[in-house]
Amino acid sequence: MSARRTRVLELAVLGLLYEAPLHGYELRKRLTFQLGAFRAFSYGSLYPCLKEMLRQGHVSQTPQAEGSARGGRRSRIVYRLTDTGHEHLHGLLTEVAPATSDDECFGVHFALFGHTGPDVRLRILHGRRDRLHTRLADLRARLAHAPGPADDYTFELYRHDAESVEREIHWLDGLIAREQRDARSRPGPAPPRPGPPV
Amino acid sequence: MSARRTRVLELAVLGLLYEAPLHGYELRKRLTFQLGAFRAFSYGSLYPCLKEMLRQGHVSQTPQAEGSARGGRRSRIVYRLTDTGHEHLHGLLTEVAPATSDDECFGVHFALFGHTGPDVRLRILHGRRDRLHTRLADLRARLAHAPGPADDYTFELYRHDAESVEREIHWLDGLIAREQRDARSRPGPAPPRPGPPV
DNA sequence: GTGAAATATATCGGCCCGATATACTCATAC
DNA sequence: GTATGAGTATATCGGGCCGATATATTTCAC
Repeated sequence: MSARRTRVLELAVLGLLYEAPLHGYELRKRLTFQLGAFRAFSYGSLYPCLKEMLRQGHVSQTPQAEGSARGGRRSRIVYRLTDTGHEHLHGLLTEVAPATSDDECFGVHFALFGHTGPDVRLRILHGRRDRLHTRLADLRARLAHAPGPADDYTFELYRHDAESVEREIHWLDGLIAREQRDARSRPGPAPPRPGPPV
Repeated sequence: MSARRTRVLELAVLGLLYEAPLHGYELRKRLTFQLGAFRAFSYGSLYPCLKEMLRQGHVSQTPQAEGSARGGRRSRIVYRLTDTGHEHLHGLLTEVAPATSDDECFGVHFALFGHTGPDVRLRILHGRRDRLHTRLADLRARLAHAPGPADDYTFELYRHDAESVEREIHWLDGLIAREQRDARSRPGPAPPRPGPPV
């Protein structure tokens, strides 16, 4: 109770560290590159998040002379996923699915689909599609009893927004169909593939 | 310096109060309805914002027995735009245009286009289009040297995202063309139209 | 060698959200 | 007649995440 709310960043960091141990700077780069597109995930969020995860024992840090093959570029604190962190990641990926309420949150979950089973993927995709349907209905209701024909900018915004939502729903439909097809051909969760340390 | 950063909510509230004096609850409803679509604009933001705007003298409150035509449903604090608030709104609408960096911010600015002149509208539309072009180039770069063909979810996310951005750019192109056409036929800022009090 | 740019960690102020508390009014059901 | 629930209305609290900023070091171009 009262515990942390959404914590997209936590999930994102756990997901990235699951693939390989990383230091903060590289973490931020991958955050921007792999999960970016929407949010920036600034250092102002990242370092406090890492600190908190250290406190909770989900990651461990190695402030070492390791890999000091000359130079070494300052100290370089490398963060590594612990066993509890791994469990926590698994929990977040499976349990938190229905809470995936906002746009950015979906993007991060989606980008981490490689780490999840088909059942979780389908649940998240369905959840997203349901939310978009709700929003589309809402937008259409507004468009229905909106005032002027074309000179109203709010109206125009809604029109474009509704089209975007329609398109994303269509996109999701395709993904869901593909996922269900794949699930029939090979059941069981996809094997995760942790990469080499960096 | 160090002053407040973006303050979309402030702009939104000023814009709504410009049309008519409102109380908090009604303000929130219009915020959700007219500028919603994306963000919720919860009370947790609204009331502190109103308090701050009171402190700065941009709005005045009338905690009255006014309109107590029986019942009256609790006290009802009606907020009204002051002269300084009106000036502030005008300043935000014109000066802040290039700082319109994020999605929600653009949405609010766009929804308030009825209160601005064609020059401001064009600047905001161009700014938005430029930012989307940057983002599109970024997405395409990622798509170019991305790994697998279709089994990569990140890749799929980028593909869909790039399409959405392309579509929005096209949408903006149309709006800009229309705006320029209109600007040629009737120059000068559009006359604002404050409505009756509520 | 000097300056720009990339690498790297860290903090601070602050916007805004979501949850929550409170209280009053009205309709409908029981 | 009274419980129940929904709508109206104001307000606070904790906290996630952002953007700006500070600070060092290294590397490369010129």
